[in-house]
Amino acid sequence: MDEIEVAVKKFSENRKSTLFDEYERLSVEIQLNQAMLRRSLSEPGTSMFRAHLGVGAPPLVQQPVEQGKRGTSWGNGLHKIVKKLLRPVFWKKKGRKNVHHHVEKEQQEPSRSKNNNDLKSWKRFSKSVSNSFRIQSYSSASNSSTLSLTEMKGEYQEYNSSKAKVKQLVDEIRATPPQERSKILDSMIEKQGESKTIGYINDLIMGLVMAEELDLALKLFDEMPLHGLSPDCWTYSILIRCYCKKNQPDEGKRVLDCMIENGFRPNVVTLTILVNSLCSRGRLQRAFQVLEIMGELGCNPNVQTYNCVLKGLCFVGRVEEAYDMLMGLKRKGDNDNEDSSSTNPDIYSYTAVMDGLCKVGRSGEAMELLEEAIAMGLTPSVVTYNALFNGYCKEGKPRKGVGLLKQMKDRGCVPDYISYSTLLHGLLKWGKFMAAYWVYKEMAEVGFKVDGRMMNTLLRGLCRKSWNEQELFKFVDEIYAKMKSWDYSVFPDTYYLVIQTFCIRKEVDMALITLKEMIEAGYFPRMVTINRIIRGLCKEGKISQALSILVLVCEAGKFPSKISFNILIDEFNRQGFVLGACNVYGAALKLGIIPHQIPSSSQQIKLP
DNA sequence: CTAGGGTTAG
Repeated sequence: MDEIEVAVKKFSENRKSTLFDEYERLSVEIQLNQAMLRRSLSEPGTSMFRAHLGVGAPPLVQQPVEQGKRGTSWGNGLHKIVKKLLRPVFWKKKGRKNVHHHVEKEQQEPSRSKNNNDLKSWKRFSKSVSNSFRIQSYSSASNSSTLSLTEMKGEYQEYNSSKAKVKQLVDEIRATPPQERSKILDSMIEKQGESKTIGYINDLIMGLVMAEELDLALKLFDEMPLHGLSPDCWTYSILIRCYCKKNQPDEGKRVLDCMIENGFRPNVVTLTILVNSLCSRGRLQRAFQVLEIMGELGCNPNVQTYNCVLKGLCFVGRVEEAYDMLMGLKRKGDNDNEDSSSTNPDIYSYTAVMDGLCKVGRSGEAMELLEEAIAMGLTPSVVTYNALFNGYCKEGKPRKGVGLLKQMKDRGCVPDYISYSTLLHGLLKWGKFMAAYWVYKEMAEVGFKVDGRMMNTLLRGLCRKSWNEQELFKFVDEIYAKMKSWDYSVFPDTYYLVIQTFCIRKEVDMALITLKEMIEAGYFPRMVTINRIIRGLCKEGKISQALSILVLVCEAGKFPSKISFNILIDEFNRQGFVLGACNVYGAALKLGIIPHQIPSSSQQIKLP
């Protein structure tokens, strides 16, 4: 009697507790249950479960996440298997298909993604850094040269002022809101009055192009006759650049024709911009036309031009031709050393072809090219290695990638974020979790943050692996702790595997803590997870805690599975608490579930 | 009288 009074008191004291004290409350409740169970042996007919299995219990979790969102577990599993089986075929097809896709409907291919913008702004930034460096080195070089002071000053100012003017214009344009830019522009031209020169307008158009105000730049060009100015060579060059930026290389080609008609001779640089724009959209035919024009003009393409073509050939899948072209360039360099120094293949050329080979699954040949480049005295860059990593990882040889990583470090090339994440992604994709762990480790040491999705995958992989190799438990703990400290979101199926791993390790307490964390994160565990924990608790004989989990499920408004009841009844039977087993059975029936397991008294009944 | 060009992952 005493016992029950104490338990009831504790129970009512804890009734109003908050969500996260639920466990404490439940355990008190269980104490009450046990007391009542003992009593019910002498007073038959007391149903101890009425209290919390009855109707009207408050939901435990405020807004449980719907579990069935991703379909049934069976459907999900099947989907995964099919996906896995198709994967090696899939990427190849996808790659090729894309290529043709680009060739045929090239008109509609706007900006790629937000990421691209980041890249662009980064490029802009790094370019401005290198430009300012160039100016610096220029001035210091002039200082030590034999130029007279006035000459030097003049040259320096001239060089600097044109650039600075354009840069200032760009800043000004950027500072004004987009709608007012047109007005500002008009007033700027107005202010110039009669003294406007072609140079000024050119700077203006250039500034607009650099500030991505391409339509305004075109408008200004159209208005040039109104100001009594006619375009010069530089104006046309900027215009071509503008159309290339607008992703309308065909228009650019038209400007080129017009330019030549008017007797202007474009530069290699301008032509290369055009070739690049054509190639990167897969318009190889046009690009070759431009090359022909270059030949006619006697304006020889240089490495940069050829590199653009190489890239273009690879892009549309004509890797073989790209390879031949590279070999041709190399041979040309070997034969006549006089005038070919500007067309000798450099590391960019090799990288372009290697990337092409890797994308069609010929990373072996790409590797040979790497050796060749090194033998030629070229220094492979990070990008070169990254292309190879990508190839290896797509072909399912991520281990070779690990070897390459070591090689590149030995050769003094520092891997960047892309190197590591490509490799890590590949290792995870092909199930090499230990290798992936070591790559992760290295990344963390260097100071790179691993993407949250990959961390989830890594953790899941390590969990599964640790079931057979217990020495991996510490890695699981490490990764899980890291994810929590980084505030990464742990996915529901990852939680499930961590919980299951704790159960297998016979650390049910940790499993319970993880379950609590999972609920706090806003996920309600699937029944499999629930059953896993109930089974784990039962194995340790902690049947009251196991019961509390079942209660938790009911109070959350979830429908417990038959298996949960089976496990509990089985355990009650095993411990000899037939009445407990009967009560659980009864509770199940009340919910409309008929457990497979039946209360049995095969063992001797324990009396308290 | 000069400006101005090229490479990488999911």
